[in-house]
Amino acid sequence: MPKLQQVYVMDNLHRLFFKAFSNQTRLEIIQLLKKKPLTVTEICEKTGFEQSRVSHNLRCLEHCGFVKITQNGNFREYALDGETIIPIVDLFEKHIQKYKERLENCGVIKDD
Amino acid sequence: MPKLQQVYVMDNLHRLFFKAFSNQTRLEIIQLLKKKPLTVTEICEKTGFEQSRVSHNLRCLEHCGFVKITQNGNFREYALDGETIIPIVDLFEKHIQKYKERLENCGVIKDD
DNA sequence: TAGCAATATGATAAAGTTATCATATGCCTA
DNA sequence: TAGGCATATGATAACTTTATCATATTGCTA
Repeated sequence: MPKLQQVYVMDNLHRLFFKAFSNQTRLEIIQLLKKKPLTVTEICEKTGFEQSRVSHNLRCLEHCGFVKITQNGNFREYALDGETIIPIVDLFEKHIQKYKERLENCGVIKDD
Repeated sequence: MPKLQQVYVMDNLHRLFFKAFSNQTRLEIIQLLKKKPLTVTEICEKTGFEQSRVSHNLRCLEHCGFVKITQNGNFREYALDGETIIPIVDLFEKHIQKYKERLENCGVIKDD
């Protein structure tokens, strides 16, 4: 029995949205940008990540509407789109604090 | 320059938490359980997914604190832990509505 | 306008995740 | 307690995601 198209599309978008969050590189970038907007180079310095790694993942975050870019001469400043992202991240803290131990032993999702 | 352990652990837990959401099987299960608690068999029937696929993913959801189990004779009833999960899912709708098109063309995350 | 700094992009190997199949366990009821 | 239904678990092949390397592009500034 096929699902309604609308339902399927919504599920798929949810999934994409969460995937954007479910990677350490992107999460660290989000945490940094929560404090203030930064350029690619600044993000590289603060995280120690390779430049292309940062660029690739910023591109992903931009596609997903998580960050906005301001061109500033030779630099590009990336800022969090605070409207929904910050409230969401904050909501998690509560849950994560509560389920720390279990999350660390899921088995399906790898904890490295 | 090594990161503080505490910071790292938090990021990692965030990541695990979001991964739990970022899969279609689990999302469909969550959407179903949002309406009412169900047994494994009922979830299989409603989704058309294989039994072991459902079981594996329920196990993941339980580890992550998303669902609670009530043994009921031969059956096990799975219920959403509504305290944080439902508010989070609801928060997304807003963001997803706004960024539909972009999410569909991310490039880093695959849209299948 | 040449050269450099900042950022982006493409291809790919390695790592991680998923569904599936086969099988195991647990709990009823006859 | 035997048999069957409901659910769980383990191993694995197929698929997806990731970081990395090499290279391209863009915009300053001398």
